[in-house]
Amino acid sequence: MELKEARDRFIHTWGTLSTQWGINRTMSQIHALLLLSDKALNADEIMEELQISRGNVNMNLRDLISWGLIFKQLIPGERKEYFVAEKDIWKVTRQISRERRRRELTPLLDAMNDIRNSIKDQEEARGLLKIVNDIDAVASLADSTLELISREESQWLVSTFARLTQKG
Amino acid sequence: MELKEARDRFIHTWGTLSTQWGINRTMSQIHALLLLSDKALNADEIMEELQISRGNVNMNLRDLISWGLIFKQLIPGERKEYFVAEKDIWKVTRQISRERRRRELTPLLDAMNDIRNSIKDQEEARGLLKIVNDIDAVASLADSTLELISREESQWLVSTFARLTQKG
DNA sequence: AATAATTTTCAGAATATTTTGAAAATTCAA
DNA sequence: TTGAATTTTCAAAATATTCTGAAAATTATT
Repeated sequence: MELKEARDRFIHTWGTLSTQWGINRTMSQIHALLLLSDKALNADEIMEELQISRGNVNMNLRDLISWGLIFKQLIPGERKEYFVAEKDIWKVTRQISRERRRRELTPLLDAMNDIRNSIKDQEEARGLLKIVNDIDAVASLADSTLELISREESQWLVSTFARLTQKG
Repeated sequence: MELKEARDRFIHTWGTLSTQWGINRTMSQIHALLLLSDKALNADEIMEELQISRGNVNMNLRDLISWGLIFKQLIPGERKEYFVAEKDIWKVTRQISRERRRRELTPLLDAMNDIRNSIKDQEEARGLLKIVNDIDAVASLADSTLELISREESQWLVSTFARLTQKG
């Protein structure tokens, strides 16, 4: 396979898989492109490479920045804004953990709490209360796990955990 | 809050949050409804409760079955098919882990492998190879973790892990 | 068999999401 | 300042996803 072809395949795969996780395809493709690029790219270069509009590029660059996955890089003498991706995949993983925790788990835990509070004294709400508590427990576990992953020093623990999973 | 109102809120919350994980809203709502119900429900009851069409109900019941989250229950003397959800949330979690692993991680790992094989001898593909390997490592870790969670005996280990995350 | 009940399918409708592209806003240089 | 370069915004278009509902298929009953 040609190098170019392999790069395109990588970008394409990344874009496709991401939609299953509820992440915008273009956002993932831009991310993949920047991950592969050893120099910073500007909006025009991204438009050209991925064949998408300026508005689309701009919007998704903003999103990627808000996820903490890419950064603006100002190049001396250049007027345009350039963007680079965080290349350390462990940092990327931690950052995604952090954001998904904040954006998804915290709201879920809050919602479960609200419901629990609203029914806690009602005898006839036993069934609902049990499910809410169970889901709260699983979500709390997921939350703790992501919190752990998102810590600076987590990598050794994560790999320890991984090793644990290899055997029985 | 009324019990009915709390139940509806639960169903609604579950439906909303699920879309962020790339899961169909209606599918999640049906799941939530069945989680809350202590008796098996048939298609008409689900249509009525969630105010959705027969086709929609049918399709999403199939999907939930394919995810292993609900089961058909035949009631003696009844012509209609009834459905019950697996109520043990740990089992549910394990089942979801199993399926996401199969549907999402395995394809990603395969794709990374294909790309790696296609470029492994090319000196000029160093950068791409590094990213592919890094992503493969993270995906493998996620894969192992889900594999662990999906095991029958995993619960104690999962809680141990959770406890680890509480402290430093 | 014929009929009635139930489930499944799937084309078209409805809805939601993403993308475009051009106008508006902003930023920088002269 | 003015104006050119660049970025941002956002209404409308394009696309993707979900949902409906009625017809077709299947299953059970008489």
